[in-house]
Parts: sequence; C-alpha cells; structure tokens
Amino acid sequence: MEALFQHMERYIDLTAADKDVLSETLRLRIVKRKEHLLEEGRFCHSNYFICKGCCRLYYVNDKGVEQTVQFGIDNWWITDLVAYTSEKLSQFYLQATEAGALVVWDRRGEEKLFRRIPALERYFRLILLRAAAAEQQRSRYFSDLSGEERYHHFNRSFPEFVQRVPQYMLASYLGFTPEFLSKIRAGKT
Amino acid sequence: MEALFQHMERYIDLTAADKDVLSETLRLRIVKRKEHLLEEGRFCHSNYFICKGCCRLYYVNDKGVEQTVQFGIDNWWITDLVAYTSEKLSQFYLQATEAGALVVWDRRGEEKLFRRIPALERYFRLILLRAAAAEQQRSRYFSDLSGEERYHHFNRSFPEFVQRVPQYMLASYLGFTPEFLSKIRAGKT
DNA sequence: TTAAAAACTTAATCTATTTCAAGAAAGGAA
DNA sequence: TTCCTTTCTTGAAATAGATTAAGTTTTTAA
Repeated sequence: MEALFQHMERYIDLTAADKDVLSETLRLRIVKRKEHLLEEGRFCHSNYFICKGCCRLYYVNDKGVEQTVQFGIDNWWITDLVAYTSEKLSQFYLQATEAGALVVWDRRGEEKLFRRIPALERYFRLILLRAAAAEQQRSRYFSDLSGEERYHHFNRSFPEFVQRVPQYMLASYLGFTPEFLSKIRAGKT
Repeated sequence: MEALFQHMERYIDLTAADKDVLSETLRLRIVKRKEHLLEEGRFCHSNYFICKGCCRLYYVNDKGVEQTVQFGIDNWWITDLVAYTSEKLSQFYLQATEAGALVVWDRRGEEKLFRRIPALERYFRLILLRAAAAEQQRSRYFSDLSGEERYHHFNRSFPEFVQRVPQYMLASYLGFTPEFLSKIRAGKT
C-alpha cells in the first residue's frame, strides 16, 4: 500500500488523513503466478495498481490464441477499462504473469473516495494523460517499424522486461507470432 | 465556445462564473481546410477542442509518406500529447482536414485554470478515461482483424466519417496502403 | 527426481499486403 | 470553362510474416 502512496505523491499531496481513508477503503491482494484477476464474460468491478509483479490484459481469438493487448508492471494501473466504466461484461482476461501484490480499487465506492479526496481526480488525470501520450508514441512505432524492428526497439527500451515474460506473450503484444519471434532471435540474438 | 461548455456539462457542473473565466482564458480559432495547427520540430503549446470540423495527427516517415495516427472530429480534443506534456519538440503534424472551428487550450495558464475551476480536473480525467477505454478496444480490433476486415468494421461503425476524409488518410490510419484500400473497395463496393 | 506440461525452435509452404509504375478521375482555382 | 493538382485505380511482381507440423528444450509440480 505504501507503494501506491509514494506513486500518488509524485503527482499530488496526501495528508495523513487521506492515507487513512485510502487504507480503509482499498485492499491489498496477493496473487500467484498465472492467477486471473478477471475473466472474459465477467463484470469488472476493479482497477488494479501493481505494487510488485507483472500483469497482462489479453483476449482469446476465434482460433483459441491468446492475444496480449497490454502489460503492466510495478507502479502501473491495469484493468479492462471498457468493462470497468460501462458495467458491461468483460471481453478480456486479466492475469498475473508472475507472483505479486496489488492494490484493489473498487468501482463501487469510487465516487465517495473522489469526494473525500478531490486531489485524486488530478492524480488519475495525470496518469491517464501519461498513458495517452505513451499510446500516441506506440501508435507511431507500430505503424512505422516492421515486426523485427519493433522487437529490437522494444528490446532496447525494456531489456529487463523482455526477460520477465514468456516469448509468446511478448510476440502477440508486438503484433506477430511466436514462431516469427523465434526466427528474429535466431537471426541476431 | 458554447460547444465546449455543453461538452463539459456532460461531465461536470459549470457556474456562470466558471464559464466567464473559461471565455476569458481560452480563445477560438477558425481554420481553413488543410491548415496546420502544429508542425514537426515545433513546440506544442496547445490542446485543441474541435467545435466543428475534422483534424488529424500524422507524421511523415523516412519514405516521405504521411501516416495518420489519430483523427478528431466535433467534440474531441486533439494534440501531440508527448510534445504538449514534455515541452519537447513535436514529432507530429496536426492538421485540419476540413474548415472548422476550434477552442485553443494553452498549456501556459493551464494550472491557473485548474486552480480556479477544480472540476476541470474531473472533466479531463473522465474524457481521458473514455479515450483510454476506446484505445483498448482499438488495440483489440487492430490485432484481431485483417486489413480488409478492419476497413469494413470501421466503415460500418462510422459510415458518415469515411466520406469526410481522403482515402489515403484513412488507409494509413487503418494500417495499410491507399492502393490496398482501393482494391478492397473494388472487391465489394 | 522425475514425469508431465509449457515454452521454444526449425523448416517448408502459403498468403495478405506492399511496392512499383502508369494512367484515370475528380476537385479546386483562375 | 480549362488547367493543374490532388486523389484514386489497376495490375504485375515482390515480400514480410502466417501457418502447419514435428521435434526439442525448459519449467513446473508432485
């Protein structure tokens, strides 16, 4: 929980009272490797802050193949935002790819929190802004680079991360097949 | 400007005084077809609310081809978020694809506005949340559908919009070449 | 410590999409 | 209207990456 406070304090000021309110309202969840936080066809009541660990948002296509659309690591928020905001059934799975600890932010009770700690509006505005900026960049790399270039670029940008997840998850995130990633690696290392 | 107030009031309450402050701080800008609001290599001081019209964010790749990464129409905000938030030089062009009217939100003066009208934090949080949710959906369609399917899906979802922009802009936005789009169209309609 | 499951590799074949090149149509300005 | 620019079309040849299938290596759980 301390990890979340520190993250928030990068963007806003929190009083001791604010932290008490947050501690009382939010709860910690310990997850095992491969544990699901959300499955397709379920309602999504929570947004998750990753204190420690790695999660991925993925879906399963008609052929039964898992496609990862987003990764989250320490100090990121992750959830199925469509399901979370619209109260519709989720079209995604949310899974911990390694053991870790999360803070669970519940949609029910969210408004109360925003009313009690208005600075949270700002906090989420700012992290969503960062995410949107990152997404514009990613859009660009995605259309500008070939699959192979995309892999090398990602590898250079996040070398430690590439070690943390299975290749097949990374491949689908980067927009190609695991077999192709295997070839890229064979060609260069 | 009235268009912006109406949009804000979908998410937050605005007093008459709030509107006065906004009117005094923000300014309206009329744009012609093809007019640029931002060019590569420039600083980006503004975020734009499109009252009426259509804009696109694009870059020019090594081959000199324009790649559209985002469209905005009536009631959307658009800018180069990396350049806007980091105060670095822009890597994108922002262009009006048709004549229109925009509200210019200036970064300098932004903090003052947030302090005077704290509800704006919430407004931007909520629209960024929507954008992030839409982006997760888009990510999914992008990896799940073939180029041709993506075009048909987009065409079905936004039929009126497809008429509004040149095919080559749409093609790069959908992730393929104008020639290919031409062939898709020839094949069906 | 071992068996089973999960993850990765390799190679041959196949295909969606790109590239190139040239011409046709449409649109705007004069 | 006419010209000039922009946008769109068409077809042939090339290619990045997918698919399939089988085998190998690594990891996990018992």
